[in-house]
Parts: sequence; C-alpha cells; structure tokens
Amino acid sequence: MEMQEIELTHMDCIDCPIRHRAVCSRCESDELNLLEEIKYYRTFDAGQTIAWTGDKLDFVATVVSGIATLSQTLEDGRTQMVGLLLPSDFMGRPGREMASYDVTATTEVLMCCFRRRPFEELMRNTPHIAQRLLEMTLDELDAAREWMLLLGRKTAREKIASLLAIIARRDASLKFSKTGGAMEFDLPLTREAMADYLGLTLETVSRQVSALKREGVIELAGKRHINVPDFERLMQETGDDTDGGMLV
Amino acid sequence: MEMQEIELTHMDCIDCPIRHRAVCSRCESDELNLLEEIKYYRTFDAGQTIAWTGDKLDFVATVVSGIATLSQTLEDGRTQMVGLLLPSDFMGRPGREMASYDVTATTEVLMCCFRRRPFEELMRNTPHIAQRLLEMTLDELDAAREWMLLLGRKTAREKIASLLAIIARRDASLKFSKTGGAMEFDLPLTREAMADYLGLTLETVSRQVSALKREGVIELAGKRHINVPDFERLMQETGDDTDGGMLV
DNA sequence: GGAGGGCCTTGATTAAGATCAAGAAGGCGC
DNA sequence: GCGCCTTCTTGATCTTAATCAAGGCCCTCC
Repeated sequence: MEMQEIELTHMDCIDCPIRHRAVCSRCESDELNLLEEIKYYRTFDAGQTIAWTGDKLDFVATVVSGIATLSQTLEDGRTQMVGLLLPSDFMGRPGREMASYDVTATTEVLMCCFRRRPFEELMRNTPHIAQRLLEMTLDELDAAREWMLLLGRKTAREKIASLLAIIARRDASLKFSKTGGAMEFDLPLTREAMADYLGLTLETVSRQVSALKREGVIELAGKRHINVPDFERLMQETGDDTDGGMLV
Repeated sequence: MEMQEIELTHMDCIDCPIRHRAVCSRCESDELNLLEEIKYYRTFDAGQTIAWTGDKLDFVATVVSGIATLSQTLEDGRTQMVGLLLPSDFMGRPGREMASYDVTATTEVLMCCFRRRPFEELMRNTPHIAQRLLEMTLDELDAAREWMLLLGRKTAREKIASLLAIIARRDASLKFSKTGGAMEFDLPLTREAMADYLGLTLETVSRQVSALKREGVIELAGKRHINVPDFERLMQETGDDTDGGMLV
C-alpha cells in the first residue's frame, strides 16, 4: 500500500471529481478537496488478485494505468470474464460490503484508491458525487448488456472482431486519435484471457485471429501488437449496426 | 395513460420510496409526498412495445404487475434478451435521455410511473433517493454479470435449469413461501422468449425442458405451469455453487 | 363442428466450436 | 548459445446445439 508520485496526463481528469487527478478544469469544487483527504495510490503486480468474491474491500478506486479483469466462476472451474478495467475505469461497489466477483490484475496496475467509509460518507452528503457514481454504474450496465448480446448471439468471428474494436476504440480515445481509418494498438490480453471474456476456448480465439489476419482485416506484429488497416472493415465483422455500435 | 386504483399487496413497498406504494412503514418521509405528486399509473398491453432503443422516455417506472423484457438486436435480426422486468423491478434510466434497448410487455403490464424531469430533480436534491437508485442499479449490474456467466459458459441444460430456478425464486419471494422443497409456478415466457433470454433456439429450449421433465427434475401441467418437486435437485442442474447462487 | 393460427414437440441432418494432441515461437535465466 | 517454460498455432476428431422439416395441441373464430 504505497504512495507514489504519478505523471498526470490529460486523461487523468475528464469530468468527474472521482477521477484520481487532483485538479480538474471542468469540475473544480469543494468536493475535490474532500476527496483529496481520503485518497492514496496503490500498485498491484501482474497476476495479483485484487479482490476475491466475498471479500470486504476497504476501498473503491479508479484505474490509473494497467489492466485488470473481473471474473466469475462456476463450481467446476469454468470461468467467464464479466468486466475489463482499463485506465479511467472505476472499481468497487460503493454502499456494498462485498465484492461479488474476482478482480485480478492482468498487467501491473496503478490504482487511485479512496477509503471506503469516508467515500461513502461523502457520497451520501454530496449529490454531485452520488449522481456521477450512478452515471458510471449505468454505463457499466449498458456495457454488460451489450456484452450479453455478444455472448448469446454472436459467432466466434464476430466476438473477436468486437473485442478488437472495443480495445482499439478505448486505446484510440486515450491517445486522442480519431476512430476510423488505420489504427494500431497492443492487445493487453493473452489468448486465454480473450477466450474467457468471449465465452470461447483459446484455440478458437487463436484460429479466428489467424483467419482475420489471413483475410487482411488485421495485421499482426508479434503476437500482441495489432494493426487495423481499415477500422470500418473491422466493424463490419462485428455484426453490430455500423453506426451506434458498442457502448464501452 | 390512464390512472387507476390498484390493490396494494405487501410487496408493494419493501424499503424504498421509489416503490409505487404511497405509504411505507419503513421509509415514511417527506420524499414520499414529493413522489406522490409526480406519479401516475399506466397499463401496457401484452406484446406492446414500451420503448424502442433511442426513444426519449418521459418517465421512469416500477413494475406493479405483469412481465416486460429488455432486449437488444443485431443488424441481421438476431436478438438477445438482456433483462427481465418482474413486479417490483425498476425501469428507466434516470439522468439519461435515451433508452438503450427495446422494452416490450410480455403480458399485460401495470406500471407505476414517475415523470422524468421532476423525478430527476428530486433525485438531485435527496441523497436518499439517489442512493437507493444506485443500489438498484448495482443489483441490476450483478444480475447482468451473473447472466454473462450463464451465456458464456453454461450448457443448454444448465441454462434452462438456471432460468427456472430464478423464476421460481422470484415467484416464491412474492408469495413469501420459503425457497427449498417443492415449488410451483407459472412460466411467464414462451419458449421463444426463453430462447432469446438464454442465447439458444426455441427447439433446444423445448428439448431441454422435455429432458428435465423426463428425468423428473420438473413436472409440467400444461405447457406453462411448472412444478418443481425438489428445488435442491433443480439447483444442482444449474452448475452454480449450491450455496450463494444467482443474485436476481 | 371445422378451419386457421399460435405455440410447442420431436426427428434428421448439419455446422460451429470444443476437445484432444502435437509442435512452433518467443522470452528468460544460466 | 542452450534449455526450459509459457504462450500460441494448427490439425484431426468429436459433441453440442443449430437448422431444416414435419406434425401435434389447443384456442378462437366462424
């Protein structure tokens, strides 16, 4: 549980005092100062479990850098990833005692944590923060439902294309490049993690990635670096409406 | 958009001023009176679409009686149900302009509606209500993630058993009977709707229901009335941990 | 009563993806 | 460099559920 200096980039603050950046041009307010007091930074190693199902977590947090995953498991060990925490995502269940799924760091993760009790206290007293939390939870719910559509009705190929599109978009938004045309990014997940997210086996993931490569929809440099020559082309493979699209 | 008298049952009020019952022993407060002013009742016919994706809804509501479903659709028409609205469930996206999925009445539905603008106003000013909304949204999120596990990793048989178990449990909780032992309820969904919820085809649903019947896990009286002689036995078919279990 | 239409069941066949199995490509420590 | 380990790829085969197809049940409306 170490404190540390971090480099503040533009994405550190978007529109919300819950984001970890101390000062924000759009939402400077008294609440910010209150949040400062209950805030600390913490890193988790790659592979480290941040919370087990049923854990009493004493903090909520936003991801500053790195990737973590949420997952659920059946009795016999089959696992399904149910969420992906990318930089700027929020984790924790304000108002709830227990974590209801496992949270695991995929890469080294830096979190901006808020002590739970005071955070909840703050939330109860400042409508602005409660409102923002609700907003974020509704976003997560939209994303979860979009994902249900993927899990229930998409083919393996469409699943892979959708995942790549989501990661490409998230990655692009961090870099402030536009979506569309050519894009390029690093896959932050192993084939197995992709399979867990998509409800597939790792072999099927590998085969479909190979197929997309063979057909020129994507290019691979090494196993993890993806180059998308034509984002529209990739989107056509997702099965989604070409406008509208995924919400994550 | 008709007003009407309704019979108040115990479940009409549990712990929340957002529930449609006017007076509540646990949470009587000024907010209740405010809510009264912006509230009206409305019925929807079976099969009627309550909201399309992208609709600007001018109300949020709780289901008083009947069943409605939330669903999403791919370009080519494949659809996936992403939520089930049973009595006491909340619908609408406070703070959001647009519905992000279709809402359809499965049976005749009676809703307790709150005009959106004043409701949001109220929410901004009364932490109690905002807090409760967040709570409900977190519940939905948990349910959605539980469902992702089902869609991604369960077999057809496990999916059917899980759905039956959820409906049985919800039904039992309304009747204040205990979960466990024998249970009995009406399936509020067609085979096709079940298929849409479970990410299966209706033929597969039919076959698996028949199989569970053949093996004595369930008994059928007509096509829709289900009798579960031993709830534990049904639970074993779901693939879930026998304790803990589904969150809906 | 009979026709028509939903809704459901069951059977035969097919296809998508899982499983089983072998080996290749990197990355890392020595 | 070499060996080892993890991760990934590819092939062969099998299984599950989808698809295609036919017919049954039950309700409603003439």
